[in-house]
Amino acid sequence: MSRYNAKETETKWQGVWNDAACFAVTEDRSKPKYYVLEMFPYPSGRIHMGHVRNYTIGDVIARYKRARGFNVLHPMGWDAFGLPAENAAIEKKVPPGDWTYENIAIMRDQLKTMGLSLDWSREIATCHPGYYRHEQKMFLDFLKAGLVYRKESWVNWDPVDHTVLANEQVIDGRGWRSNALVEKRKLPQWVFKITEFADELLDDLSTLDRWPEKVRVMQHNWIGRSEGAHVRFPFVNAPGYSDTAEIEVFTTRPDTLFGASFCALSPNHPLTTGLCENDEQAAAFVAECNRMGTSEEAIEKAEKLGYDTGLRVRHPLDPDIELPVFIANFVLMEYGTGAIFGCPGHDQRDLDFARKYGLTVVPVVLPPQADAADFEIGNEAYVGDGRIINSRFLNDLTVDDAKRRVIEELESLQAGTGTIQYRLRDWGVSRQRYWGCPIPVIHCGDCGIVPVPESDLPVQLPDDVSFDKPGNPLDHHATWKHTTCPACGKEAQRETDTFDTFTESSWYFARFCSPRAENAMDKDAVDYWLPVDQYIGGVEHAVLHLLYSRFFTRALKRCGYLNLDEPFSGLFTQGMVCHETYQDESGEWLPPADLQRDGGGNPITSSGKPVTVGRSIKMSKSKKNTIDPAEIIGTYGADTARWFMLSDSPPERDMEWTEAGVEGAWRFVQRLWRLISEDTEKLPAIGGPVPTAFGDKASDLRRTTHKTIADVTDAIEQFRFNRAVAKLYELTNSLTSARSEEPDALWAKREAFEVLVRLFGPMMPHLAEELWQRLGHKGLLVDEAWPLADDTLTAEETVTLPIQVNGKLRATIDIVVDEADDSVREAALQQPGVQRAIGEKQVRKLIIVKNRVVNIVV
RNA sequence: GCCCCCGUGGCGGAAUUGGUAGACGCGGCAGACUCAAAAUCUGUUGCCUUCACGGGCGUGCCUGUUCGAGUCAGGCCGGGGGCACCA
Repeated sequence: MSRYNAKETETKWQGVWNDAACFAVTEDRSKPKYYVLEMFPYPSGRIHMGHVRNYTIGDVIARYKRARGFNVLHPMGWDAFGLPAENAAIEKKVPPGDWTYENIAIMRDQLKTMGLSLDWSREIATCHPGYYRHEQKMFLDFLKAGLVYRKESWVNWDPVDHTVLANEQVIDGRGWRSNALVEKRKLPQWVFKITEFADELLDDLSTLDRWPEKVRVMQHNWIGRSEGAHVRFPFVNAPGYSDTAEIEVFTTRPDTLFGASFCALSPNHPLTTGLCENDEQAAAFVAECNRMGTSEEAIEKAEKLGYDTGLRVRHPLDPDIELPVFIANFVLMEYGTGAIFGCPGHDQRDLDFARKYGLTVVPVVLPPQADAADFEIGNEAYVGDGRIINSRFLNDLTVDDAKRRVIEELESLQAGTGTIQYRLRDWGVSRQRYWGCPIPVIHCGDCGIVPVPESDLPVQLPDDVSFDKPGNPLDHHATWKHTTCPACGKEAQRETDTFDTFTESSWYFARFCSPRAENAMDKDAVDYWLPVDQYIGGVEHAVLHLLYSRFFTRALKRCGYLNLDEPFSGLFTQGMVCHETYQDESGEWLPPADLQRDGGGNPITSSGKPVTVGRSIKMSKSKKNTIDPAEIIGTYGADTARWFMLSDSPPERDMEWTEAGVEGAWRFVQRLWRLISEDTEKLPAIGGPVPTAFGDKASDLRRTTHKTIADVTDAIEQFRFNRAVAKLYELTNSLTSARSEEPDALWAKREAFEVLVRLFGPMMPHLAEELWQRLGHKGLLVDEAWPLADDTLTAEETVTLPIQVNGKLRATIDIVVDEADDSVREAALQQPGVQRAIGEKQVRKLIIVKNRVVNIVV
C-alpha cells in the first residue's frame, strides 16, 4: 500500500476544481443564497497561521452550505492600502504599488494551496483605481447628503507615522500601529458623520442575534449613550471678554441640581481661552494642564486640580444661589459641553474637589435606610438610589422621578433641556499619507473647497513619488496637486490627504456582489447577495471595522446604493493562534523552526545550548514564535493543516499550535487513506441492491453512521468543529474494528465510508475528493449533496440506565427503551451494588426518569 | 472604578442544557510486529486506597435550591477581555 501523497493529490484536485470553475457563482434565483465572507487580508507578504485558521473556518461553512443546496458566494480580495507599503518604499526603494501587487501575487498563490472554495473571478484589490474610484463617488454623495463635513479640530497626531488617527485607533494614548505616544494637534479634517446614526447603530445591535454577545456589548459601550440634560447657569456678572452670558453644562444627574456647589470649565473651553487673555494665572494653570500626559498612568495619578476664576453663576432654579466657577483639569472639552456642575454629595470626583477647595457639601439623595436628620456625606459620595431631600419641589421623589420632574421645570423656565449624549464621535478620515485613496476635492483660492466633478473621477494616485522627505509625498510631488478649479477655472490645488484605510474595508463586502460593475454596486446583485450571511474574523475588529461598516451601509442606503441597514447578519469571531516561546541563555527569542531536540526531547539550540521554554502566546514576529503555513502545507499538505486547525480547540477560543498536534492530524489523514483505499475492492458496487436484512454488526454500524451524520451536521451548524472532528474520529474507530465480510456488513461499510468522506469533505476537501473517486464515483464530491440521517436507524432499542442511591451511582442496567417503570424498579433493586448501598436502610422514595436515570432515596 | 467572559485529568477539551463527569485527540505506560529503529497495530491511562472484589475522593473555594448540581442561585478567590478624569 503506497502512502498518501498529499502534495500531488492536492495540486491535482485544485486543478480540477479550477478547470470546472466549481466555485464561480451567479445570481441564481432558483436556489437560496448564502454569502460567506472572511475578513480580507492585508497583503503583507506571506500568509500567517491566523489567515489559515480564518479561511479554514470560512471554507468549512462555504463547502457545507454548498452541499446543503445553497448558492454560495465565497469571495476573496485584498485590503491593499496602508502604511507598510510606504515603509517598504522607504526601506527598499520599491514603489508602494509594486510592493503591494507583488505581495498579492505571492499570497494568492499561497492561499490557493489551501484548497479554498473561493470564486477567484471576483477578486478585488482596494488599491486599484477600479475600486477606489467608487469610494470617491461615495464621498461626493455623502457630502451632498450632509454625511461628510470639514472641521478644524484637535486631532490625535501620531508622531512616528506622521498622520492623524481616529479615536478608535488610539489605544491607551498610543497609536494602534506605531505604539507611539499620541500628540494633540489642530488640523482641518474631513469627518464622516457617524453620530448621525448613533441611535440606530445602538438600537439595531439588538437585531444582530447571530453576533457574539461580547461584540455587541463592546459596540454598545463604545457608542456610550447617556441620558441627561443640558442646563444653563447664567453669569452673575457677565465676563467682559465674552458675549456669552451663561455656562451650559451637561449632566446625567439633574436630580441633584440643588446639591450643586460649583461649576467647572474645561481648560480647552472657549470661555477659558477668553479668560486667559486677561488672567496670567489662569493662563499658567491651563498651560500646566496641557503639559500633563494623556497616558493611562498619567491620568490615573493626576490630582484633581482647579483654578478659581472669580466668576460667579446663578443657580438656574434659584437666582439667589451663586456658585463659583473653576477651570478644572478633569473636565474634557470633547465630551458634553466641556463644562460641568459639581455635586459633591453624589459624585466622588466632585467630592474630592470640593474638600480640596473648601466648597459646601449638601446631601440631596437620602439612602433608603438613612435618617434625613443626621445623614451626612463623609469621605464617600453616595451614588445610589434613594429619596430626594433638601431640594424643594423635588423632595421625597425617587431619583428617576426627580430627573423627569426637574427636566420639566428646566424646560418650562427655558433654563435647560433633556438630552441624550453619546460618547461616540464623528469619524475623522483625513490621513497625511500617500498610499491611500485620494480625497476628491480641490482647494480654490476663490471658490473655497470644490468637489471634483464625477466625470473627472477617479482622482488617481501618481506613480512617480519620492519618499526622501518625511511627510506626505503627495504634497511634495512636483505636479500632482496642481490643477484648475472646476468651478472658476483658475489655478487650484488638490486635496493631498487620503482616506483612512478603514474606509475601503467599510464597503468591500458590497463590491464583491458585482466586482466588475460599472457602478459601485449593481442593484440586482446587492439585493440578491446582501447581507453577508456569515462573516468571520478576529475580535480585534469588534469596534473599528465592524462599526464603520455598519455606518457605511446606512450611509450608502441613504444615498440610494443599496437597501439594507445591517451588512453582516451573522458574525463569528475566531480566537488567535498561539505557540510556545523560546529564549536562549542571553534572552534572545528563538524561532521554533531553528530548534533541535536533545535525548530527553527538550528543545536545544542548533549549537546544543539550552533553551528556556516560555508560555504559549499569540504568534508574533517580535517573539519569533511563528510557524510558516507554507512550510506546514509543503510538508504535510493543506488538509492536515486544516484538520488540526479544527481539531482540538473551539474556534472562538485561542488555540495552541503544536508539532505533536500536526503530527496527530497527519496520522489521521494517513489512517483514513489506508482504511478506505485498502477496502474499496471488497465493497459492493455503487447503487448495488440494498440487503433485505442486516445483522447485528451491520445494524450497529449503520446506527453509528447515521448518528454521526446528525451529530456532525449539528456541530457544523453551531460552529463546534472540534466536536464534529471528535464524532468523525469515533466513526473512523468503529470502521477500523468492523471486519466482517458478510454482504450486509460490506454494504453497511460502503455506506459508512461514503458518509465519512462526505462529512469530512468540507474540512479536508482534497483527501475527500480523492477517496470519493477511489470509492468508484465518477462525479466530483464537491457537487454531491450533504448526507441525510435516517431517523429510523438512529433510534436506540436499548439504553443503559444509571442507578443511583442517594444520588450516587451504584450500578447500571440495560433496559429496552420505554420499559415499564415497574420492571425497571425491580431490576434496579436487584442489582448487587444497589443492595450493598441500601444495606439495612429503608427505601423512602424511588425516582424514575424515563430512559434517563433511577435514583433511590434511603 | 464600571461592564462582560472564563476556571473540568499531565495537556487541548467533551458532557444530550439539571440525570453515568472526563467523549475525541495529544502525551504517558505496557505489549505485538522488527536483527534493530521508524511506521503501524493492540491494550491501558482522573486521584487515593486495596493482593483482589471493592471502597473513598473529585469539575477554583464556601453556602444554598433539588431525589439528583460541572450545569441553577448567593458570596468569595483566581485568570482574561472591553470601557474609563465621560460629568
